[in-house]
Amino acid sequence: MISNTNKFEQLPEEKQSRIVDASISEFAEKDYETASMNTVVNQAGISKGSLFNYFKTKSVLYDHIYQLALGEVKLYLRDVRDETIDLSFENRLSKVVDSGVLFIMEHPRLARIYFRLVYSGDSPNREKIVNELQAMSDDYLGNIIQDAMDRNELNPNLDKAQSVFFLDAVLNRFLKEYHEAKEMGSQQQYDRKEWVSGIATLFIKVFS
Amino acid sequence: MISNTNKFEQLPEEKQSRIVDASISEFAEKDYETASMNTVVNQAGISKGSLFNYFKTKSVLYDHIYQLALGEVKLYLRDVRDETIDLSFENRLSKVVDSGVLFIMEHPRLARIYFRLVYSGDSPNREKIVNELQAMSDDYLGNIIQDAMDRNELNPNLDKAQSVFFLDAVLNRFLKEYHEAKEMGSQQQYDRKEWVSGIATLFIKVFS
DNA sequence: ATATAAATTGACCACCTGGTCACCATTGCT
DNA sequence: AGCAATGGTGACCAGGTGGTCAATTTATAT
Repeated sequence: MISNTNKFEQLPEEKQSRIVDASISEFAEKDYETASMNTVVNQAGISKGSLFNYFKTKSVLYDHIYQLALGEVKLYLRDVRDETIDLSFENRLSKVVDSGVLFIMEHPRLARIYFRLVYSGDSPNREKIVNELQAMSDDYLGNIIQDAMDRNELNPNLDKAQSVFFLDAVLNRFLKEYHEAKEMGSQQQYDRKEWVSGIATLFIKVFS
Repeated sequence: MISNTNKFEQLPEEKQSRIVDASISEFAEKDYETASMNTVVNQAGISKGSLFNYFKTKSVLYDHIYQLALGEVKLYLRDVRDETIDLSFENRLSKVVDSGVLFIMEHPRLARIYFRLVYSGDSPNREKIVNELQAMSDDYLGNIIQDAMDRNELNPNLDKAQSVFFLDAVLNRFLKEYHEAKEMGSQQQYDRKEWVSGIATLFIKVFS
C-alpha cells in the first residue's frame, strides 16, 4: 500500500460512490467539527471500522472529498474558459458568471462545502486551501482580463491586480447571494439573465 | 422577572463584563456548535450552574452577545455617517471604508464573530440575523448613495439596487481580506490608504 | 443572633464524539 | 476439505458536550 486512500480506491465503484455521496451530504450539511463519522457510516451503509480502515482519520476523509470537488470545479472552469476564448470580453464574462450559477444549481452540495470552506473557519488546512483557491481564481480571472487587454477591449493601463480583486469580489458575492437565495425559500428570485448581463456591462464601464 | 437576561443584567458590572468577555473570546475562536460553555465558565471564573442561571441556554447567551456586538456596530456606523454628511461622495466613501478597517482593528474578536456569522452556517437564527444585517447594510449604503445622487454627484438614473449591491460586495470583500490578512501572519500587508482611495475613485468612475 | 430567602456551586446525567481492536465471515490457495 | 489471510464488523473506550439540581454558601430581615 502506497497512498493513504489506496485501500479506498481499490473498492468496487458502487461502494466508493455510496461513501463519497454520504460524505458529501454530511460535510455539506454540517461544518467540519460538527459533521459526524457515525452519520456517514450509517448513510453509506457500512461499518465504522471499515470507514476508518479506508480513511485513517476524519481529516483524511475530508481532504479526499475536497480534492474530488476541486477536481470537478477545475474541469468545469477550464471548459468554460476554452469554449469562450473567441467571445468578446462582455460576452465571455456573461458566460463565466452564467456557468457559475449553473454549477451551483447542478452541484448544490459541493457549493455548500465550498462556501463553508472559504467563508467559515474550522476545516483542517483551511489557510493553505483558501490561499490555493484564491490563487486559482486570481489566475483564472487574471487570464480573462489579460486576454481582453491584449485585444484592446479594455483600458491597457489599468491596475490589473485591482481589477481582478474587484471582479472576484463582485462575482463571488453574486454567486453566494444566488446560492443562499436558492437554499432559503428564495422569496425574491433574482432575474438571473438580467443580473448576469448587469454585472458584465458594469465591468465594461469600469475597465474600459 | 420579565426578560430572559434580567438575572444577568442585575449582576455587578464587573462580573457581567468578565462573562461577556469570556463569551466573546469563545464565540470568536470557535463556531457556535464547537464553542464550549465549560470554557466560558472557566474563563469567566464562575460556576456552570450560575451561567445557566443567567442564560437559560447556550443559544440565549449567543443571542445576547450578538445583540451587544450589533449595538456597538450600529453606534459606530451612525457616528461615521453623521460626521461625514457634508463631505463629497468620494471623501465620504473613503471615510466609511477607513472606519470599517479601524473598527476591525479595534474589535478583532467582534469582527471574527461577524464574519463567522455572515459567511458560515450554524449559529441559531442565522437566516433571520443575516437578513437583518443585509437590510441594515443596504439601508446604510443606499442612504449614502442617495445623498450623493441628490447632490448631483452621481449619475441620477443609475440602478440604485445594483449600485448598492456592487458597493456592498466590494466593501465587504475588502474588509474581509483586510481582516484575514491581519489574522494570519499577513505576509503582504495592504497599503491601506492606497486601497481605500482606490475603491473610492473607482466608484466615482462607475457611478457618475 | 437567628431565621429566612436568595445566590452559587460542582458533581452528576444522558448523550455524542473520533477512533480502536478482538472477533467473525469470506475468499483464495493447496 | 482444510488452512491462511484478508476484509468487515460493532461493542467499547476515553473524553467531551449542554444542561440539571440537591446542597451549600451568602445576604437580608427581624
